[in-house]
Parts: sequence; C-alpha cells; structure tokens
Amino acid sequence: MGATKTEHFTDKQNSIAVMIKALGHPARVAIIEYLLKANKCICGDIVNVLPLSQPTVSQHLKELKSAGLIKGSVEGTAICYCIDEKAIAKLGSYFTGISTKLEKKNNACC
Amino acid sequence: MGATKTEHFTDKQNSIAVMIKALGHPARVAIIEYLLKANKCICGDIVNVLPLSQPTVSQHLKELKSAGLIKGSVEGTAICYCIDEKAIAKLGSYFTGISTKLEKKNNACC
DNA sequence: GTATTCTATCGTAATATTGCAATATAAACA
DNA sequence: TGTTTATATTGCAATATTACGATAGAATAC
Repeated sequence: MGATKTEHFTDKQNSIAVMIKALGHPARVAIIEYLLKANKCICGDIVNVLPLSQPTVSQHLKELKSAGLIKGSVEGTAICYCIDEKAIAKLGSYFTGISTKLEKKNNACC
Repeated sequence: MGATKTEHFTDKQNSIAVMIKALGHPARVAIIEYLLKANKCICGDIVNVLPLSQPTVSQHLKELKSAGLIKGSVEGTAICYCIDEKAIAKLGSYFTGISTKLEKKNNACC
C-alpha cells in the first residue's frame, strides 16, 4: 500500500486528479503565477525568483509539463516555458461546472 | 528535505495549493462527484460506492474537510457530508481568473 | 443494561514526494 | 576546440501520502 489505486477510478477522474495534483504544491502555484505575469518566461528567471535550487525548480517544471499545464520550447540555450491555456481552461470549467450543478440542486441536504 | 518549504511562499499560494492538493487524488475527485449527484450524502453510501475500505474513505473525507472542500454534520448515527460551495467557487474563479489574464496578455511569448 | 450500526482513530507497511549536491548534457561563443 | 551558460538527470536522505486491519467511540434499537 501507499500507491494510489488508480485502476479503480474512471479515466476522467484520474486525469482530472493528475492535472489538479500538479498544482497542489505552492512552488508550482508560484511558477504558474510567475509565468502569468512575466512577459518573458525563461526557466532561469524562475530559478532566480523562487527560493529553491535549480534542480528542484527543474523538477517542478517537469511535473507541470507532464501534467500538461505548461509547454516548453527550446530557445537557444534557454528554454521558454509558458502556461497551456487549454489545460487551465479545462480546470476552470471543471470547477465552475460543479458550482453550476450545486446551484441547480440548491445544495439543500445540509 | 521531503517536506514542502511552505515558509518561502505567500499565504495565498500556500492556501490555494492546500485546497487544490486536497482534490489531487482520484478517490477525492470521486467523492466530490458522488456528493454532487447524490441526493443524500451519508458517509456510508460513499464507502459502498468507492472501491476502498472504510478507514481509507474516512481518511479521504477528513482531508477534504480539513481543506474546507466539504462540510460534515452529525445526523444521528450517520454523518452528512456536503460540498462547500464557496470553496469550489473559489477554486473555479482562481482558474477562470488565470484564463482571463492569459487572454488579455494574448499569451504571445511562445 | 446489551447489541447493532456508523464513523473515527491508531498502528503500520508500502510507496510517493520533496529537495539538493553532484554531475551530465546541450547550445552559443571565444 | 575549449569555455561559458542554461537546463536536465542522477542519487540519495528526509518526509508525506496511501491504504488497511484492528480497535475505539458514539448514537440508536432492543
């Protein structure tokens, strides 16, 4: 035990959980927020801004990328990381969808 | 090492990450989705629906509750768990806020 | 009272995550 | 070619998470 029993849940539930989990760390929230406000988005900037070592930042970027939340394109020696709009939009509509259903239900049970 | 360096991030970043992290597991996504569609929301129902043991489900419910995503009220022997609308709305607006800002920026850098 | 039912907690094993130093890789430039 | 610069990978230690059996607690039924 210790491993998540992904095989017992639906693909949708698993894929939403993976995307959400990727943002479940303050460093990765900070990265997204930095990418959002930065005009240029080079990894080196992020290392300078975050209070974490370069390998650790690189690892967080890797996780965000593998979850599909950011994209990275090689730009000479540096790498340009950017937010994947579609992924964020998907998460947004997932939560607003729940809110809408709750309103319709009137959430009366409690 | 091994522990998240929360002290280096802002309160906002940490609190968002905690809420998001609570949903970063398919079982907890499944619980929210079940609470959403169920008319009654008793913990026992959830144990019957999920492919996990009663202690494990109880633990997941505890995490969702401590993250503020659900509320629980005692109802005789059973406990009535419900989604906290405000928390879900907060998450929804967090993501749609990012989307809006991305549109304004035109996300032109990559 | 005892029995039953529902949920929480404890204890513990398996696994995952976080973080960094050291090192590797890869492109640009001298 | 050798050096610098930027990022990735490896290896490892510390900590967190996931899961469940056993057990405890708390309310209801008898």
